[in-house]
Amino acid sequence: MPELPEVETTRRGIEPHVCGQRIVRVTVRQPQLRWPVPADLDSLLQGQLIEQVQRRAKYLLLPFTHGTLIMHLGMSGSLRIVEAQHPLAKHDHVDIELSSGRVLRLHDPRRFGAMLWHPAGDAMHPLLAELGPEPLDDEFDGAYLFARSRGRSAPVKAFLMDGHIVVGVGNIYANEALFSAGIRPDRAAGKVSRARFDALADEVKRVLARSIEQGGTTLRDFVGGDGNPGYFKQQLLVYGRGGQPCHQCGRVLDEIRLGQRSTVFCRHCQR
DNA sequence: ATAATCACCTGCTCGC
DNA sequence: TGCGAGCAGGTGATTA
Repeated sequence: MPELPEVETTRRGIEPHVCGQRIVRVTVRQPQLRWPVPADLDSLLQGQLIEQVQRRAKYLLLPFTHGTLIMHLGMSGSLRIVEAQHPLAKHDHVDIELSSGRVLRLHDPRRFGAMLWHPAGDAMHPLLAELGPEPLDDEFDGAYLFARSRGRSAPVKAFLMDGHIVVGVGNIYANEALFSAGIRPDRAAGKVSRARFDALADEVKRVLARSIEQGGTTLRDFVGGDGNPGYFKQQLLVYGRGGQPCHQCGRVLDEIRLGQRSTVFCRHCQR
């Protein structure tokens, strides 16, 4: 479910409901997520005041004076604010009860998500330490992509989805940005020109910003923190459209697999 | 260092 | 209608 726009939509959705709240209790029903949820999470968080909800890449962070709660939604996770009496659903793994009486609830069928604790004072958490720049920051641009890609033979799509290069570009938006920039996803990253990387960086920013504005892409049952669906899916140009006509030239879109991820492109419009 | 593959897990769709 | 195969938004770990 969540790509960066969905995570940012979640952050914005829950922020007004959790900021200024104290944590009353944490209940972990299923600790087996991508990594085990710490057994002492309740004692670590009980009574703590939530002051802000941060996002780094696709991680959501709740910073406290004694440490940071790190959350990731994986492939199928969602984080919602519900009323205390809201019925429990299958795969509702963690509840963070707030002083308002409401609950921040983590739901994640596939359990690729994570909820981790990182004590203050230590070095940056290993999961966050090696990450590339945020795609919407100014330091992410064509010059940066060009410099980092020299000599690399991996497909430009894999390069773009590598979190060490830039964070937050998942399969949907990689497909979309490469189409809009006119670059074949299977071209070696090291053979893409500076001018084309300029276009690619611009398209990455544009497609992500536009999707965030519209509340993320609705796939299956994604809902943001406030429970409302996103509205971006209808605007996808290539993702999920293999075999259908290209919106630009009308030819049939190709669908291949690149790094075991579904990859859709137009061999006429993308070179 | 880089590239490619595997792994984690549930649910859904497809073809037989 | 049932059943196995394959695939799904992510990404760390492992292997060459």
